[in-house]
Amino acid sequence: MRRDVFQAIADPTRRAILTLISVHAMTPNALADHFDSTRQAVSKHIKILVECELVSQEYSGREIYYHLNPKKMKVVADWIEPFRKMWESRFAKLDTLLEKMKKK
Amino acid sequence: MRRDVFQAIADPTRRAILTLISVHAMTPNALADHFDSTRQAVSKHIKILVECELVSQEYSGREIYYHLNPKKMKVVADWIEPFRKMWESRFAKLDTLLEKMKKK
DNA sequence: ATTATGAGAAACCAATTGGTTGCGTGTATA
DNA sequence: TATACACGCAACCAATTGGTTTCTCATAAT
Repeated sequence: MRRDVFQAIADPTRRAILTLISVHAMTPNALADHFDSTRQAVSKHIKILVECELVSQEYSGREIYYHLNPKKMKVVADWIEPFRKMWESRFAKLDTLLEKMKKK
Repeated sequence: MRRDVFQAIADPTRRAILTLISVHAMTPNALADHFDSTRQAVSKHIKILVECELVSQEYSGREIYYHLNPKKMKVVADWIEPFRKMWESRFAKLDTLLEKMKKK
């Protein structure tokens, strides 16, 4: 069972779930309305998101509201950070080059 | 064939490949030395990375050097951005709360 | 010219994934 | 109290994944 954040956000349905609950917490049934698949399929996705702590649950009677834990996304952001520095420095280099060309 | 960047970086071996070639371009054989699996397995990972444009190839005789295209990682960075705003604003709220507590 | 080497392609395999249906349980509602 | 509903869980299934071995084709070295 590889339940890390990278694997969790690899699936487009799970990314859509995260976006939906980022607006406000939702129940599995409410979420399932937004997809073509069954509630059970959606619940399986939610389970993965909960296991890697991208999502937390709040019980309310027989309903369960799933909340987003945006902080957990930092794991991905931190991994990307060095690469961001690369693409930004390459842009800076291009910028310097263009500057030099102007002067000539 | 779902070859998007999210799916590409979901695999730990592929993430390691990206980190390795971020230092300098490498051939499949050189890359395979860093893993327990065969060159063919590594080549399959590279293929996926090339298909989603995270990696580009440079031919040199019978060798192929694989280069990182860090810019492509922006797709992920852009998707995370709204979530970053959320976790940062939550931190700001906590900060305000702590400030209020101090004053009392 | 012959041999060795680097690499992609194909065939194959076990494990994982994303989906389904059916079931049990706890909580509302009539 | 009886019925309806919201869920999670388990069993099952087809497709995909990550890996292997074998083969072929270029390019380099002898």
